[in-house]
Amino acid sequence: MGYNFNGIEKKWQQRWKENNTYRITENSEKEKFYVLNMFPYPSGAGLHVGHPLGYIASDIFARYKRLQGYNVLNPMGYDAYGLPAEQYAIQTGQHPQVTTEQNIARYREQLDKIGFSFDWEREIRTCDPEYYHWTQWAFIKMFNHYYDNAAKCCKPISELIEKLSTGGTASIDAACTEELNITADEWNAMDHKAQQETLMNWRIAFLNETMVNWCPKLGTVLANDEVVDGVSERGGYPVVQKKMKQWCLRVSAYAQRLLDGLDKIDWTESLKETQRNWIGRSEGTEMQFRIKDSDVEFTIFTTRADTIFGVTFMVLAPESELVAQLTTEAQKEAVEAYIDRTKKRTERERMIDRKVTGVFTGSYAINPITGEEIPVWVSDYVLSGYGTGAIMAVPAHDSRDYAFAKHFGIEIRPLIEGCDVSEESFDAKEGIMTNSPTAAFADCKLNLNGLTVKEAIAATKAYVTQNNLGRVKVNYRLRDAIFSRQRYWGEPFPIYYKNGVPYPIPEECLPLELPEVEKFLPTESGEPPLGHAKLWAWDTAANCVTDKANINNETIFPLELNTMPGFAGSSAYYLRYMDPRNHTALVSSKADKYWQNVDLYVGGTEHATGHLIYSRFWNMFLFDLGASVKEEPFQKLINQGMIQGRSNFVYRIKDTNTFVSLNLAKEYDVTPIHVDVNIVANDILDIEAFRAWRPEYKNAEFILENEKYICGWAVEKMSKSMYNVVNPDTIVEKYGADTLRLYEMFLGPIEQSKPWDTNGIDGCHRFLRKLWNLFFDKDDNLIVSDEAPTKEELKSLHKLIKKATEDIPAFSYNTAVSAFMICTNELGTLKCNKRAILEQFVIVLAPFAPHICEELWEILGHTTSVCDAEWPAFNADYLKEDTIKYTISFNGKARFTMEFAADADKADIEAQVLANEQTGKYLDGKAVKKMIVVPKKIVNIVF
RNA sequence: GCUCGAAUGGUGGAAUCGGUAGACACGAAGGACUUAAAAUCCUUUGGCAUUUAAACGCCGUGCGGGUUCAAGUCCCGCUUCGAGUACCA
Repeated sequence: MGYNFNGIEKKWQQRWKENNTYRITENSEKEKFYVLNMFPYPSGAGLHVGHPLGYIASDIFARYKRLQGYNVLNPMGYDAYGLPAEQYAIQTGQHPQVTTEQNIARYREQLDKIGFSFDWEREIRTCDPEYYHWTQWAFIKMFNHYYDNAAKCCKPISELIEKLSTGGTASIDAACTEELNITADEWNAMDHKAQQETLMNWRIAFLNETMVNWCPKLGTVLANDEVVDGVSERGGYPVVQKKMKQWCLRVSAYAQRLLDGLDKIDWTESLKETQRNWIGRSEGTEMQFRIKDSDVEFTIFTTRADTIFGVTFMVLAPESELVAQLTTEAQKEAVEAYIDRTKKRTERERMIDRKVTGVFTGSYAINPITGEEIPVWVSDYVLSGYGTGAIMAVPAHDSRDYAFAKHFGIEIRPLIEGCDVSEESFDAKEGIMTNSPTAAFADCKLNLNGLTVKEAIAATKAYVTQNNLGRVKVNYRLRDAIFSRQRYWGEPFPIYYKNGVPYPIPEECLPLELPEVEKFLPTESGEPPLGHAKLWAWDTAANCVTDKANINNETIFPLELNTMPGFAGSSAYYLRYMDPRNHTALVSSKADKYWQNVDLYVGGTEHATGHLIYSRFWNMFLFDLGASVKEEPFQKLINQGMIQGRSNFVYRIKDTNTFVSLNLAKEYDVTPIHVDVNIVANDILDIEAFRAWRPEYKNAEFILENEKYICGWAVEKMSKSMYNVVNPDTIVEKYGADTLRLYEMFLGPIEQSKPWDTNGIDGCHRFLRKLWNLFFDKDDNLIVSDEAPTKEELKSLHKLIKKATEDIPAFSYNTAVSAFMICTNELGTLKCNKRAILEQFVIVLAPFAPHICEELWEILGHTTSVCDAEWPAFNADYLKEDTIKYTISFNGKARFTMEFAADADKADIEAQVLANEQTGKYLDGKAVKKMIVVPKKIVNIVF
């Protein structure tokens, strides 16, 4: 009979469910530990073997921590709102709710077979009104707050209104869309609607007319991180720029805190670097330039204030409002033609085709320091969204300006000693400044000659500030998040519109449930799918949803038709797991205080600039509100690598139905054909299965090598079309969940991407069988004895305990699995069947292979779960040696070995080495210059 | 272009503070057991050369230098691959 994994795994999965083994409460004397996986989007394809990688890794850690005595929260849920379900609904008319629930059921079934220690009573789904209640709640809070720059936290909008009505904008220092200048009198003179519109300038959730990434094919806008290479991340459809009124979140207000927070968390350096680049802090100077013969002034941003004397032209972004103001009558036609042309180009076209283009506005700006007249141009290489949408161009020291100047024949004026700008610009921020004007601009008091670039930047900044020509400014690349999606399957905004002014519905009326619609497509008039909803108006008298037909009534108003994007629901879910059934708060302060934040977060790097930025922002906001006790949600982050597919090929001889084995294929003219990896084992094709796979292969002939058909292979993305998808269920059926768990960990370092390759799985399975055989003889008789273990057995066990105790916290799971194999082999050789040894072995292995360990634990006579056992303490005494073997080297080359007593001191060892006959032989009369005795068992003699 | 990261047998991968490579597993070859197969167990397995045999020897961690008694590991200069980002002024 032996190791019957199928029976064992079913039995224990059932038992865990019945006994609520993984149910966790916060009412514990124990110290907490919070483990979290990025929750999955339940797609229709189900799980493949790559998905559980991170779940297994975190499950091992959770179980390990539990054995160490911690109260471990290890929850799971579903990120259930999303585009694929909606696309599917459009095509088939099936309600996304229905397909999503089917997919979730399938996921759950698959997950259950792998033996995770999830507390399923805490399961959450983002599409559940109970859950999105709190997504909407947070949105209303963001609507009702602004960000106070001086206090570095958010404050209620009512405080801002108070300030505006008493001191105007002069009295506030707050994150805003644009700098406004309003006096208290002006503010107080505004009507209600105008005031509300003005407040959008500061709200953290605000409506704004912005250029957005519009994807016509998907019929929705996309956030910057959802656009890759100018096409949509999902589907790969073209994206164009379009101006639309959208809800936005003022993520940029938190840019500095998002940057600073990175120093306090334990993430990989590369991921932090990715976020730093995404936030893109740059310190520079803003300077005012006046237009010649005009009152118009405009501001530019530069990080190279030192190059002010090298400015030979200015450039405006085509979208800039200044363009119309500055274009002279003579240039009007040319400028308009140019702007028309750039508008038509998509983001993608702009990226592929980087020809230098531009047009002169006809106006001249005055250099504020030298008084020089500088032509102002328009070009699409300047972006409207960054800085001020206008630049001072210094062709000598900026490659883009250089290309522009060369193309249009504009002067290139070098400012750094010895730099050669005849072929390309000198962009480096190093060198000594020269060419500061002296005689030519008599008024100019600034002389940078002889300074380094760094000093020159500082000197210019100081000069500009002192003379009121501009100010020091920090810019961030990080943009505000566009928060509206023209979709059905997402969280509705808790917003209604009265006379065009948005108002949140009262918090006590949440959740505002997603209404039913007849069709999931946009309406004929181009409204989002919610435009189809009949019951989609807000009755402010009754505080409830009502029929749209009643809108003529004075108290009934239309509700927002957009829904929230995918990242809305995933931004604070970790808090909800702490207290998932709370009806009165996102999380009770008691639960929040107990669980604090996530100690270990496991997920893919692909979320570096999306989810991981948004959730940090969202959580910081909740922290400011006092709704979360920690500023950073995820203390430690591990990025599991992707598991790629390993495709197999057969080689068909052209125009025949004959297939030739890999190593003979080069002798023929062959076509490689993908073959289903599930009918290939160790690259050997199951010929009968192949003939049965497809009708056209029924009569296939084969040219074999060594009577086998060897398939070729390649690493590709795991996908249906490559026939390389491996299901965890298949593996579980064939080898068991414990083998799957061990093998996924054994494949390699957790953070590394690697192809799924079943070739090695037998080794892991064999290991479990060997372990089983330590307990039973051939006839299934239990052979465990109560004898005292020998010194050697204890040594083997404690080597394992030491390794596991070190490797698990370091996430070096692959070497930990090796250690189990080594120990099993050693115990097998020693024919060890001692209870004292096996019992501890089982505890240490339990995080990796929980089913077999529960079974063996029970066989050893325990009535409680192995989950509640105590992690064995490592005892170094067992590893102590009586003697230590040293390698004796001469000039670094190892020659022979010698044994010494473990407590021998350095002088002892030296004396004995010198006295040894072999030493004499190798020294051959030469004098010993130096002898190094390394505690790591090496003696090196230098002669 | 810029910023990170990586490169070790036939394969996946080990190697802590620099300590004398290749753990563990797969695959392969040979053997034991068996009527046979499966399963299990044992031996060999980086390369080269040598020997009756054993031991020993030489070369080996992408390439070229350097530091050190000692380098896969540290430093300098390259090559290749991967990831992120990109008119960010």
